[in-house]
Amino acid sequence: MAPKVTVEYKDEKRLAILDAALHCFADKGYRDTTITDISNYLLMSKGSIYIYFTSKEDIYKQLMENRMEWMITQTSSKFGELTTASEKLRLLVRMFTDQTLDDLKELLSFHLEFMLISSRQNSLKKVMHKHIEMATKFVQDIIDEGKDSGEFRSDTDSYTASTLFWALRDGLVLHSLGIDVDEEYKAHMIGMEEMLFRYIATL
Amino acid sequence: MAPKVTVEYKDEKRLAILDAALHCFADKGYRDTTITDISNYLLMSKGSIYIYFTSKEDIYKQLMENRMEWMITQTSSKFGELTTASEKLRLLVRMFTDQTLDDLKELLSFHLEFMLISSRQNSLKKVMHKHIEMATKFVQDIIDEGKDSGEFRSDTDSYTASTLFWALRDGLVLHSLGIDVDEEYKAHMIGMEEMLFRYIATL
Amino acid sequence: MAPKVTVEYKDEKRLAILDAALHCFADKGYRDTTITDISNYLLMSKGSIYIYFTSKEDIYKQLMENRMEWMITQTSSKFGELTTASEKLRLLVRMFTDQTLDDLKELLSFHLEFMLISSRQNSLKKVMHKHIEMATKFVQDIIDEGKDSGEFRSDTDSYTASTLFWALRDGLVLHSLGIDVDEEYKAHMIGMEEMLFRYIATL
Amino acid sequence: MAPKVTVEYKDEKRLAILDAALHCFADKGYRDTTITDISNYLLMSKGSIYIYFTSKEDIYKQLMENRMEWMITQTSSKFGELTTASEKLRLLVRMFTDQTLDDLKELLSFHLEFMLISSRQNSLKKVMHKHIEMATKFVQDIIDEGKDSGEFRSDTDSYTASTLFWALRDGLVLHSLGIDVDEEYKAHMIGMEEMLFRYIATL
DNA sequence: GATGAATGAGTGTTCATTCAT
DNA sequence: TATGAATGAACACTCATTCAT
Repeated sequence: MAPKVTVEYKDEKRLAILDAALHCFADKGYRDTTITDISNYLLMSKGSIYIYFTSKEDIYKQLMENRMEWMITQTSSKFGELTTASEKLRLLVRMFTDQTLDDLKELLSFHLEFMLISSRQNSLKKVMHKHIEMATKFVQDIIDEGKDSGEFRSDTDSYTASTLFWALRDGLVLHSLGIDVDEEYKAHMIGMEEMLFRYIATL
Repeated sequence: MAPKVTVEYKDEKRLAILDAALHCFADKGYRDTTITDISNYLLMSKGSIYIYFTSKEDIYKQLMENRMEWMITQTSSKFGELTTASEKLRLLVRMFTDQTLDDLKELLSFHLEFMLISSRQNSLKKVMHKHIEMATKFVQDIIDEGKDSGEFRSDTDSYTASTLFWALRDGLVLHSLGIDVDEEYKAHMIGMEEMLFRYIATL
Repeated sequence: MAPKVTVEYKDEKRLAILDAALHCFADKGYRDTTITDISNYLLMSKGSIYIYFTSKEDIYKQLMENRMEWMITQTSSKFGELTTASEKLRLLVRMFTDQTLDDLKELLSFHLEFMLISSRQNSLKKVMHKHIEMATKFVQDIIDEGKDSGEFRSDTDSYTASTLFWALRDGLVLHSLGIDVDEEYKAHMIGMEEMLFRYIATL
Repeated sequence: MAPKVTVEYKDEKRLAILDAALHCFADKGYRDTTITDISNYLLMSKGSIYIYFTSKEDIYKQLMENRMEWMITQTSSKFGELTTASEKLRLLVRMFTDQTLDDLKELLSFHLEFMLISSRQNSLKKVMHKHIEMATKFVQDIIDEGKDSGEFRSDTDSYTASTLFWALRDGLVLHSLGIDVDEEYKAHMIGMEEMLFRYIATL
């Protein structure tokens, strides 16, 4: 009696908006990107966006949730298989090292700003908290695995080490935001890898 | 005839505005603090602020420059004297560890946001760049000093190490923004110190 | 080929929409009820409503016309029979008195708002005018009947008296809108009846 | 050190906005008058209005409160003096009768709509309630005075009678909204006066 | 210098209506 | 006939900046 448009279609659209929003937020920041910016980027009307999201903040929040999901699928597919804890950790670092600085900036300037904003906006805190928890847990598990296998020092506090890992990554990206040279960023990431392993590796 | 208003008076006022602005920017973020917020905090009129600064962005920029000056006087007075490179570095880390989380948040959430915003706003890039350069140089000099004295590994790239130092500090604070427990933050800072020294210390 | 959808079906649907609209308009007012409100109440799509009505205003207008028809059938069936003019008039008052305040509010807050809005909107003026004319005529006829029978003063201007009747009823309901106590409203309606009869009854 | 603009100036402006708002609300209704309408009418910027009022609803509410004050000064100055209860009541009715229909419409279509809207909007209920209470009390006192002096029936319930008075006035105006002939409205008001006195006057 | 009223461009959001399916 | 995604013109409200006093 009525086609209504498939669920797939709607979901695709939702994702397209999220994608456009990520682009805009990364480019101009949350407060400075307008709904009009997003709709222009999509060649879509402003009103349409509100069919899929209830507010600008809703887009922001769902974007973060989306990124979380993405991270889960991404990592679980790559890490689930085999490898030692050391290899896993090295792979993780290299996932960041191997991206171009531009790609990374888009992704992470959104990420970093979300951390900042969510610390002031109660409605976003929970999402951020969950994200951090998840990420921390992920690295913590690898470290614990390495402690068990003897690759990593047994006196390592895996929770602290995991936090240091992500802090280092985020801090490095934050400092790279003002940098345009890929090489410099790469050098820093290699430094990070070295620093990390001197911290936790046995011997 | 002597000027009614002394230069000292004007400078005092300028600093008072800067101080209020820091408080507000830290509290609500750059975009969300209004000139009215700042003037209310100061019990001063909106118009007055525009006597001392040409725009909101001008306040923001001068605030960062101000913080830079402050850092120079602060550190040079404490580090100039004696001590080995290791001691200097440890002192530096502890300057952050010993502050309460609240004080740190006020100071550094401004700092972190400035990094983010300045990466997108050309007019702010230069001042950010200068700030980072200065901070990097400061730690780099200590590390080089330690390399000369044999405290630190001779194969250390002092520039990278210095960058890692600040990245770690900034990343850690960024991650602490969502945390309310002082103890957890302290534990991480101690972890950072350990990590740092395992990275650069000889033996 | 016979039409898939019978005329009855269409009319039923039209009435269902009108009914839902009455409910919504009474609840939230004309401007504040959205087409979506009406379609949600009906569990029907927004688009469907536009098959039966050309616009929101069209619904509003037809609703008033509908209420007029309803009033005609309602009253002619109850009053046509017998009774004296006094009895008729008393019955009419009691038809309002005997309803619960809630029922009355639903019906009459629509009615009152329509009077207000139609006075400003030319396209609605005619239907309102017709409605008032009809209602006035109805009471006027009863009063004239009473004048002839000697129940009512012969110096009564039946047109004015009829207008006063409806004005009193509407004013009383308007004042009751802010009231939640049934009893108070009832007391007022009894007062109205008394006032009316002292005005027109002989002796 | 700074003139700031006098309190009188600000109050004058506030009243000018209120006056313009009354005009617009009466003309197009609450929902259909935009802040732009009001600012255009005043040849003033939209933003300025928000210096004096926090929201459109705030204007609406203050307008009603303002009208209440106005009514108090108006009536107390005219009624305080002497006259019997009957004379007072007749004067009151004539205050409405003697206005041109156009003036009355402006004033009362605002008033009537406020009653309607406030019955659905909790934030406005209190103001409306106070207004009605005050108006009721005012007439009630006159009627009680008349009862004491023997002008009015001792079996009159002054509260009900007062409510009937205002209901009649409001209902009559509501019905007059669709009328353009002054004479007809006047005739109705004379009818109202007659009706009222036959209801409460002794003999 | 100090004030704060005034401005107006710009923000997120809503909603009656249309139309492809 | 029925659907609901799409549209875009409005809307209430905000805020950096200006300027008369």
